[in-house]
Amino acid sequence: MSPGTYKARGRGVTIGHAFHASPFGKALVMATEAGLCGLAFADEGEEAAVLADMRRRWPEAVYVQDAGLTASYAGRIFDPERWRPETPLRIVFIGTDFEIRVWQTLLKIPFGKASTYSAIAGHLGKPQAARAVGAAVGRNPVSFVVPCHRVFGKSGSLCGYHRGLTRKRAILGWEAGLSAASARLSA
DNA sequence: AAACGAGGTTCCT
DNA sequence: AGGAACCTCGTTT
Repeated sequence: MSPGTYKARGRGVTIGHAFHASPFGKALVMATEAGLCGLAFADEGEEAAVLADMRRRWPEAVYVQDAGLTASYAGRIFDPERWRPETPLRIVFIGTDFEIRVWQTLLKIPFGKASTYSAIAGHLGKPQAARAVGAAVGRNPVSFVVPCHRVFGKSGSLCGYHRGLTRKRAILGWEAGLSAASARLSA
């Protein structure tokens, strides 16, 4: 285990979580006192399974229900009016070194743009690691905020999405609608 | 169009 | 240590 790995499993971390409404169904928001660390979507009735899935990622963390902590994150994340560069969302990545590098690369993909698994691998200096990148992107704990939905296969195919492509398409459609709206505003 | 192997990293046994 | 799983890719049937 590398030095960061014990942390990757969540040891010593306390995570507050709660479900909030979102444009894509119920959103499970997770945060430490240092910032947002997890975001996942759940269809009706799926909530318990989604929470269990997230808890599996950090098996050694302590979990508490804490809607007071997560509510303000939920309010900001889904309100594009409040996406201000001068007050960036605080995000805490809990993962291995490689995963965190991949997620930070993802964060740099601008709104409305797309990238590919192999491009990210090349960016990390490991051009042949596209598959490893795919695996790391798949483990992205902060879906939507870390734009894993803007990553495509090299051939342009959507490839996959953690538990189904439907949500990926929904998010991409929402972003497309949003950029069309802002284009109208600035015209 | 589908099947295959190489490929990097992580997780489980 | 070994093997399987992954949101891949390029080549081969």
